Amino acid sequence: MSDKNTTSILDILTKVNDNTWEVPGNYKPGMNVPGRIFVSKPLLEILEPETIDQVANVASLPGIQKYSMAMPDAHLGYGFSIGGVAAFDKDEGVISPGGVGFDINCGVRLIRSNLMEDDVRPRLAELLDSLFEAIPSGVGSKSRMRLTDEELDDVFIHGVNWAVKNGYGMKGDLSHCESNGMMPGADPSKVSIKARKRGRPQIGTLGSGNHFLEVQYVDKVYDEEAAKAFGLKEGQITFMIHCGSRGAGHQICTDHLQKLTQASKKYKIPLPDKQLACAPASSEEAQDYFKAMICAANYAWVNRQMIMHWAREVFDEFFKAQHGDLGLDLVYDVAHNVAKLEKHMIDGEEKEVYVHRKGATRAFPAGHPEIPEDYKDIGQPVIIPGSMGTASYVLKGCPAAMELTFGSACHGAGRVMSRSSAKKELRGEEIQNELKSQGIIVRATQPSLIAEEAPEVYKSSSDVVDVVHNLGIATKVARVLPMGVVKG
DNA sequence: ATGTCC
Repeated sequence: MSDKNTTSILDILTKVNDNTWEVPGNYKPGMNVPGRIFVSKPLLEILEPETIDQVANVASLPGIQKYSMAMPDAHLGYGFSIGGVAAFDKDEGVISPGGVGFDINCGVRLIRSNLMEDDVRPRLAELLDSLFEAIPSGVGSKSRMRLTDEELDDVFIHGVNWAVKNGYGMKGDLSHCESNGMMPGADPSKVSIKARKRGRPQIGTLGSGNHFLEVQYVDKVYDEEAAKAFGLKEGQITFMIHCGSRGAGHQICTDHLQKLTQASKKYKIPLPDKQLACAPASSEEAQDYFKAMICAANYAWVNRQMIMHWAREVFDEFFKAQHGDLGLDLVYDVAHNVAKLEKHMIDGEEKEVYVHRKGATRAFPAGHPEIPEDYKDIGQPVIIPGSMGTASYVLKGCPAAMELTFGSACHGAGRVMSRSSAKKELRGEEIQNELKSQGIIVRATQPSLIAEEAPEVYKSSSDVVDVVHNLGIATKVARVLPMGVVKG
């Protein structure tokens, strides 16, 4: 069966190099540009043909620049594939919620420490219990804090600035977030009452699915200079937070999808797939979505900030008396699901484009003005979480990203088995015990969730990372291994 | 991903 799959995919795609395959511009009628899928041969063999169709569909949207792209972790998504990257001209192009996804600014942050593996291992189980208690998780989980309506507006507009101003973090946290944890241009009046109602009680909650808080140790350093700049060394304890904008972002996406479905008809945009609903970038409908999307993006950064704040408190409670200042600095926070107006060189000219990254990470190289001062000679940290129980990677953005992918890299391992089949075929308790035998502790609200997120339902994060590393889009800095995971 | 169907 896999032979047949490979044969049919190879009939469609043209090899550009070992890690780049092209979807010809005549593969489907209406394509404005060809597609580019960045995969190695082993990843190509497990690529779904439907993902290629999605790349081709996106190529037919107005004003798309250069290529409709898919990262090595690409798989089927709503309209656009997960792992999709597409840039649309600011004036001639479109904005599409499908190119961002339902979990607006789902993303990941990495926190370093002065602790070493041996300091934490003896108290790991207790530590995880405390983290599980301190950070609300699971579907519909409610926060430890209640935002007023005014505070919710502040979160939407000011992002992490709101959190730091109110004592939930340190000033240095700001510059170590993509966009300083605050995209400008938010307009809370474009967010429905329903989305506000869902968002108010959920700030600082982990959610469910593949979202997690993980205690890790640095197992390998590939790039000494970059690791030093990021404050990382072998044997050191780190922790990672992966979550998004919860019910608020989901509702904002749902609300505006409905409006943009109407707008697609109004502006007579031919859609090969209804899920690609969009509107001309400069139209009121597209801009309303964009202003609401920014509210959700800023909300997601605050969500991760609150979780980090409470996790820092737990670490301090456990280790400060013995170890003093734990140096729990934010290494960086990246968005995986967002659209941004950026300047890129296209055919020798600088152009403003709306870059849609859906399950893709920004990966700007050294010297880019959006990189914090202390990383400016290194490049932007690119944080790639592995699946539960497997390695995560820290990379640095490199110049090839600007040439090849509008400054983008992959975002994670990428699913190979659906949630429903995982639940049918695997048992959560068994996975939990298997991980325990490897020294990895898992705390989750439900065993079925552990089955849905089992290591074997994901591609290998190292295969995926090797593609962007070998292309020179983002190169490996360090690998971290899990010790304990808190899940929804 | 998601008050996993208002």
